[in-house]
Amino acid sequence: MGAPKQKWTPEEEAALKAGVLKHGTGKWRTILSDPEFSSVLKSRSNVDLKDKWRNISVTALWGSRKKAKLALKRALPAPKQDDNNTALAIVALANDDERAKPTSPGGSGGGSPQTCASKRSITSLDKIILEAITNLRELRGSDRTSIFMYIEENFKTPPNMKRHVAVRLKHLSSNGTLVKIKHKYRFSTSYITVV
Amino acid sequence: MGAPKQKWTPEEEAALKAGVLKHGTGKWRTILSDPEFSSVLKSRSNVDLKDKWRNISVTALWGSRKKAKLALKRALPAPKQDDNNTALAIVALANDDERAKPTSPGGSGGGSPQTCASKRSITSLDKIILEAITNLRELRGSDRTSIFMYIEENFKTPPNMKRHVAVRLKHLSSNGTLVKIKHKYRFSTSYITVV
DNA sequence: CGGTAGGGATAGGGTTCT
DNA sequence: TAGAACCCTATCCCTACC
Repeated sequence: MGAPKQKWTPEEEAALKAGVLKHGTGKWRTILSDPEFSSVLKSRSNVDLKDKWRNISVTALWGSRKKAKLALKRALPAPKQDDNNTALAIVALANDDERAKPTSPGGSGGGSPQTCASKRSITSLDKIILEAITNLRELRGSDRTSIFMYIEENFKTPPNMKRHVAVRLKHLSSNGTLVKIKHKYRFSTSYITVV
Repeated sequence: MGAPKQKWTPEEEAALKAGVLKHGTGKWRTILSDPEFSSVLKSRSNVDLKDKWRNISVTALWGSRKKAKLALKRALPAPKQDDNNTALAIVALANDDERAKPTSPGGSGGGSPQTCASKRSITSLDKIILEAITNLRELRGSDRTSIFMYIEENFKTPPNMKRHVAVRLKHLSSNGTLVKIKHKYRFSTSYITVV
């Protein structure tokens, strides 16, 4: 029928949380009727609120572990080494690292030879940019706009983010972390990671 | 442990198609519970049914398009699967079953019932557009701008060429020669040729 | 009926295996 | 790289119970 699936926006989720704070759980119809939230939640039913709250609660319980697991899965051969000069405040929505996990049992494994004594400084924004390019998986590279759109959708972005991204892209391509590609029939330069 | 990937048998697939014919898409549990199919599908879950149906649909759409290009004839509208369109989708799938033999290619009489009434006119500009997309070799498709730049560089272009290209792109995608692709992190729609 | 809780089904995105 | 089978889980739906 109508909507294939109506995903909850951050605004809606925030309104729901505020509503529960104000009226308590189980007062779904009350929250919906509160003029403070009714505009944001106008396309939701009381049952929707109940379901979403249930989902949020579950996620809160088990969320962090699973996210750590996911992060491990797609761990890039990327520098684990942290730089100290992170001036930009990028707050990841999803990445709360808590690795209390020991190495998986039974694995021969051996030590992890993290040699990365890299001379190039990698800021946390740089890591996000690399993640964006990796996850976009564009074989001919991703341009600035795509990279920025990815970051904007997956992270909380402070003002001037676009410019910061541009600056870091320039830096990363000048030090060899990224390679700039100028396609003949594209206006915008694309970037690929160096493997 | 772990299931060794249980491949779908033709009997199971036939039961699934019959079940969708009888109960409609999205009624996976109902199909499973129907005594008419439950014996054949007893080792499948409702989620399995849903996944398999998705695979079948994708394959069918792709297949019919491929055929369309070869014969330069039929254009199948590729609808979203709603209850209204379900019957049509089923018919198409059923027809696909008939071709166990590769009917001799090149023969114009190509064997299946054609619903085509669409005049599939290919103008010379269309050919150029197809050439552009082919030669650009962008795996995720080429957008209007890239296509136009290619043409502009390789051909003598009269005024209004940009508009002509746009018009033909619309036409070619509506009749199934091209497929429009909207990437999540790209502003502009891309086009790919039907292989 | 109107509302909520809980169980369960579906849709879509991802992942794994080949 | 693609395709098929399978997994994960947010969202949606149904029913029992006030």
